[in-house]
Amino acid sequence: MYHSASPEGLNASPTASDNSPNALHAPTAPRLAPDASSRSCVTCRRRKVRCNKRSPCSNCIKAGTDCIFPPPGRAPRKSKRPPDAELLSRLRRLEGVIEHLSGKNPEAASTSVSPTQPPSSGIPSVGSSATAATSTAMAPQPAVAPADSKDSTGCPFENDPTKLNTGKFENEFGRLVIDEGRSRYVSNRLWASLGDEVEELQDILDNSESEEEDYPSPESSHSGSHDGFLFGFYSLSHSLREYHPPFPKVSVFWDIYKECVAPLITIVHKPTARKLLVEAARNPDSLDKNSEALVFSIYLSVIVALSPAECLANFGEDRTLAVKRYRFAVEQALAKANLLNTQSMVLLQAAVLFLICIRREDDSKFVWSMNSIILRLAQGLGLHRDGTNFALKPFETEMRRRLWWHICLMDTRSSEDHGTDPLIHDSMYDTRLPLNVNDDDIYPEMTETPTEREGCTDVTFCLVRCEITCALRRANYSCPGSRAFKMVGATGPSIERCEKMIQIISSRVEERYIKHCDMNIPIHWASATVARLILAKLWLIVHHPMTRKDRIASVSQATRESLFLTAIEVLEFGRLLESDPKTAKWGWLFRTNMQWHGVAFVLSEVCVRPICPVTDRAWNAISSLYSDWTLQATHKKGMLWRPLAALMKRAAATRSKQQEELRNKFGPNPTAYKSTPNDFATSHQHTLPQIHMPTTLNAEPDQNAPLNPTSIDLTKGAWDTLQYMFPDTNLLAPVTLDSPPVQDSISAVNIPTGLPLFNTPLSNSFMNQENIPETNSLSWEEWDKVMRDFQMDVEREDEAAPANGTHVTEWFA
DNA sequence: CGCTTCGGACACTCAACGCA
DNA sequence: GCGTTGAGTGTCCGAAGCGT
Repeated sequence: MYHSASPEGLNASPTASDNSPNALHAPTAPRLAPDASSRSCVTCRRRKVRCNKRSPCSNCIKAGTDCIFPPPGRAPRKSKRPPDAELLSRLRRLEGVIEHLSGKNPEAASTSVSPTQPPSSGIPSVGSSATAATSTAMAPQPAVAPADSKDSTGCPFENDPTKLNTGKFENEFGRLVIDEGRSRYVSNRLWASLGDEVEELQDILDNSESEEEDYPSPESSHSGSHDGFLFGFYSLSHSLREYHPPFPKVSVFWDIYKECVAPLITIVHKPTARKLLVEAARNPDSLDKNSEALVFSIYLSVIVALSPAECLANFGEDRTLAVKRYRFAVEQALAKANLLNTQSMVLLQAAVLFLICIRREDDSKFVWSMNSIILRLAQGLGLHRDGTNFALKPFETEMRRRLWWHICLMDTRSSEDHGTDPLIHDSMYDTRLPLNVNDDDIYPEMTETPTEREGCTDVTFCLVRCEITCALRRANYSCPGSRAFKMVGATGPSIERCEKMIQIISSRVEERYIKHCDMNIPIHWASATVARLILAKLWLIVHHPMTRKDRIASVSQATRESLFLTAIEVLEFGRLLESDPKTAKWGWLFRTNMQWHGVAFVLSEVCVRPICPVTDRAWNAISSLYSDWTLQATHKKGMLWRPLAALMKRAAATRSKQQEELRNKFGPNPTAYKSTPNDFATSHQHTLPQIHMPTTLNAEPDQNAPLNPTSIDLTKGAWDTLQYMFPDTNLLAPVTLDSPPVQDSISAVNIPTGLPLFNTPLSNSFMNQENIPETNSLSWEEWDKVMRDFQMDVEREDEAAPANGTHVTEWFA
């Protein structure tokens, strides 16, 4: 699976002069490939044809393909050593134990070695040799795992391996075996019940893995690394030394990482990452394979975070080429470290950081597919189980949480890109949210759980995303239109119920995070804005008339107006996050979060509303976003891109027609109508997007009654203009995509007096609602239970009802 | 007819082995 | 330590197949 992106110049030393952007782009005659004496290019080799070994070679020129030369040197030979007889005998013995325990073959069992018998070979078992913290915990149950399994079950295992294999717990608990940065989780009851033998098996696998790691044979039962298949068939064994940046540049990488990546992505503990980079700068050869992959991921994240000009200024290198080179290096490092079979958290950190970065740069389908592999690996490491269940050290517990939640975020994002349901759902994990602490508050040797800080910390941005994205997943699953509901044949919960859930989440986020944010501090403002944006998106998902066929006709005017304004602000603030000079350094991540819902809703409204200041504002927002997107090939690969492009075309045509009509009615320069200036960026730098929530928790406004002014945020001038332009027209009547507005058929509504935008903190609109529980003081466990109970109630309520929902991605069908 | 695929011959390389 | 050997790896010829 090559990615066609050619890491041009990779075959040469990165420091070689001909690796400069100019040299690479020079349209000169093909030059002899740097290692022409020995290697054919990758394409010629695959095709088994003669390669003239020029770069690019004649065959590649003719075929119009990228010409990539492999690094010099041959792949190491694979050993044909016979399988280890000792290993086979121990495996056979284990098979006997299994049969014995499953009661199928008592006879075989009688000849097998007792599970508790010490290993007879010289190979030490994990349990006996490692000082590892090995423990057990309750296996994931369909319902919520107890908040603290250790307490609720009386599990006494505090790093005491001698207690591991005793008592009734063996049939109830999964097992986590940890050793030197590696971990392996076994949830299957039979395997978990094998006690020491599990550890012995682990040991066997480890040993066999290490033996075959470098020399996999085709005849082997697990023939070593297949990562070459995943990342390209380069010489996996070849040293990546030459891809490390020169010594003085490493500190530049670190500075940029601290500034542009670490505030957003907290997978890696900063002090630990710093040590790693220092080591990489001093002696790249001293890094183990897992650390090397992580170091390259960090380098890649830095390059991805930079603009082309910044990349050139800091590293004297063309950004596109640098991304290709470091992507190549990361992929090779992941493959070398045997990602598909890894039990290393460091390697998984490297892989997740890599995918988060590459999601912006390349085909998101790659990330989407890789996400499932990452999830499997994470389950293998037991990341879906909270570390407290296994009495892990506080530091390790915390880092495992961070990694797991970043995987959750990535799952939600990439599944949204492709219109699929997320892989991860609530019943799969009991890993708690990371603690709200700074990186300096935690260190590997600590024995006491750190106290959570109030207010913003290094992980606040991440926490905000996790909290709401988790809710988004739950809402998307349980809200009207969810595919899940359609599949189980249910109608989904009522709008009221969804509203209530959103309000609970909103009030929690507002109280725990947003209210502590200082809007003059960029990362605080970004955290608060992102929080509101995701909440607004959640609100749109719940209320969007197109997510539910039966609501198209029933949505109230007030709701529709509020949704429209909310959607516009989602787009405006989304763009502001990317373009504001203070937050532009994080734009690399913000840009990956496409506001599909907002865009779809605004476009559909622009298609059916007449020209007015509000639609002008919407059009400004959408045009600005759209022009950015068309410049970024990445965005076009999302599944929703094509229908959105079609909708955009339709909206543009509608607007053009409306402008023509306007000119016919008022002349070429109508004084009565002026487009609102697009000064959004300068006027909203330190404000937050407001969600204009029409609530059905209270009485739904009567469609014929005057609109509640507080639910409509239009300036008085805008309404006056509207009224002037279309004196005998109701602009806000319900309309559908398939039925363009017929002005004569619409009855009049009262025009509310205007209110300034952004005048009310989000929380105010919730905190006065009845029946909203006070959630801010809840512990994570209590809060988690509230949310899970909510979803279970919803599912029970709607179990028998027929499906009539429509998934969000079916809007455009 | 042009292009791609792929079996297989051949050259090169190196780990394993025997020997002094 | 050195020479030999067998097998793994890389190159690419040429036949066969496919698409236009």
